[in-house]
Amino acid sequence: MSRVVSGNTIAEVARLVGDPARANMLAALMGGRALTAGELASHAGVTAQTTSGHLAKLADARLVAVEKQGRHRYYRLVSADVAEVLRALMVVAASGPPRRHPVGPREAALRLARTCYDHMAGRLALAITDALCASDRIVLTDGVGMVSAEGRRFFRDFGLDLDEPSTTQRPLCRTCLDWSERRPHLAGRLGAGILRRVIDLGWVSPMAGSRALGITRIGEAGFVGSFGLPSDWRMPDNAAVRNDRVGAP
Amino acid sequence: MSRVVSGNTIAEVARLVGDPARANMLAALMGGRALTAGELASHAGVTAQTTSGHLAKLADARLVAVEKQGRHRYYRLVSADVAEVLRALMVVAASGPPRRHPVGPREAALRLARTCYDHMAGRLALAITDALCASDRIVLTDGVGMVSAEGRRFFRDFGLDLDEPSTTQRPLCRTCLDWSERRPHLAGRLGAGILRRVIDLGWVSPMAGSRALGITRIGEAGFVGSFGLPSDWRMPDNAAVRNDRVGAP
DNA sequence: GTGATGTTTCGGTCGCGGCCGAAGTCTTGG
DNA sequence: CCAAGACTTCGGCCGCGACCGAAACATCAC
Repeated sequence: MSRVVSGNTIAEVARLVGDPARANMLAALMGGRALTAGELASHAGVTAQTTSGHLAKLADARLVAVEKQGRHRYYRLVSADVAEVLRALMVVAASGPPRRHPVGPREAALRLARTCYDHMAGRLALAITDALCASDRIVLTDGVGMVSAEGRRFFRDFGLDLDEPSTTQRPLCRTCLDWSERRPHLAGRLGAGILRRVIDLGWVSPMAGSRALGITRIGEAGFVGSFGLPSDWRMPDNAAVRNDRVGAP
Repeated sequence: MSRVVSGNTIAEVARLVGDPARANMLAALMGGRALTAGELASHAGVTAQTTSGHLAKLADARLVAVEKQGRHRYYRLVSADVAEVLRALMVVAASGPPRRHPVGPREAALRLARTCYDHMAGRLALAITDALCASDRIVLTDGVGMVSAEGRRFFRDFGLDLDEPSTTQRPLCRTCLDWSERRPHLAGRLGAGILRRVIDLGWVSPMAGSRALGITRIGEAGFVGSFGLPSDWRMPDNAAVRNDRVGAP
């Protein structure tokens, strides 16, 4: 309840993320949707009282924002900057020695296509990313990316105008590490726009109670035809093996 | 001393950064140079024993790497990914309500030109970044960037071959928030290369015991002539005012 | 109104971990 | 070979904060 009158230090911010319960809540909020305190409590595995305390701290530090709606309180990440911190932490956390059984979504549906924050992840997202790169519609170098002029035309035809002034500071085109496939997929405003568009088009539909996406339009009149996906895009990508990380230095 | 056998969780990583002493050490290592345990102790303001414990934890979690050299032990950040976490945390930490007196380097020399990690910061760095953008040698959109073909020619003439295969995964061209001016300046491999080159050329010289850079070659045969800086590049940039952050949501 | 549900506040317990003093290991310099 | 310096290990103190039970508060359904 006490107001933070001046900015935080990086230690204060990190300390807040450093508690497992709070980290779980924040990770749950990376899904992009606002969640109620109760939902976050079950994600974190602690009681409602404890959750309430945690959320108050996070709100005090302006990591999450809260919106009252009836007897529910909906919490969401306050900005893309906060999501960026979590994403960077995930990269470092994932960069340790590989676990024996690759951690990540267990269900096949999740591995195939799911949402990640506000964009797509899973094999479909990787196939789209690869196809956009192969056709020079986007250029990814070292994890950052840009959209070519041809790409802008392509996306405009697809129903996304990338030239309209952005209302947010958020990067247009960047990559995000895919949990199940261990390779980067497309994120940023472009990644978010693509997800929004394919939902509007009815090519995918979010499954209730899960981040999985049901794919309803695959062939020539859908993903394969529009993006030029290869026929074997459903296969688990062995590039992940090539990109394997080395162990100890 | 206990070995971490599998990767960390994001909470574990954040928890390590969440201690003020460790955060100070890591922030000090953001300067890019490897520092001894003793130096880190003074940065953190704790005793050598305490520092030793902290560094052991950080090394265990593979956030820092250590190199023995005689009776000194030099510690450095283990990867650009770790630096990215710290940078993202700084952005969030800075995004609170603005402090009454803008936090940032107090000394005029630091505001004018200094090192930041391994590249340049301060008004000079911003002027260079702006000039490179104005001449289409680099293109920055939403915080990520790329070098144009003309830019590659320019940098080759300048003494930087950007086409040589990169030995690291590090992005070639990205931006980094400037603490004193509150605007992004050029970072990434390109930013680091420029700093290295202008030091080699003798245009700037690091000041002992400080991150400040002394500027020794300004005019036509130096920064202004080579990069095409405007004559008023020393003026505090009012773009920072325009980029002001909004307060509460 | 009463009861049910979602959330917060209060009070108290308890364990983790940061901290330092003292002592030990390793390296260098004389 | 000994002393000084850099760093680590050990042991113990102590405080912060995560946690939960109980109760209060808020909102909705009836």
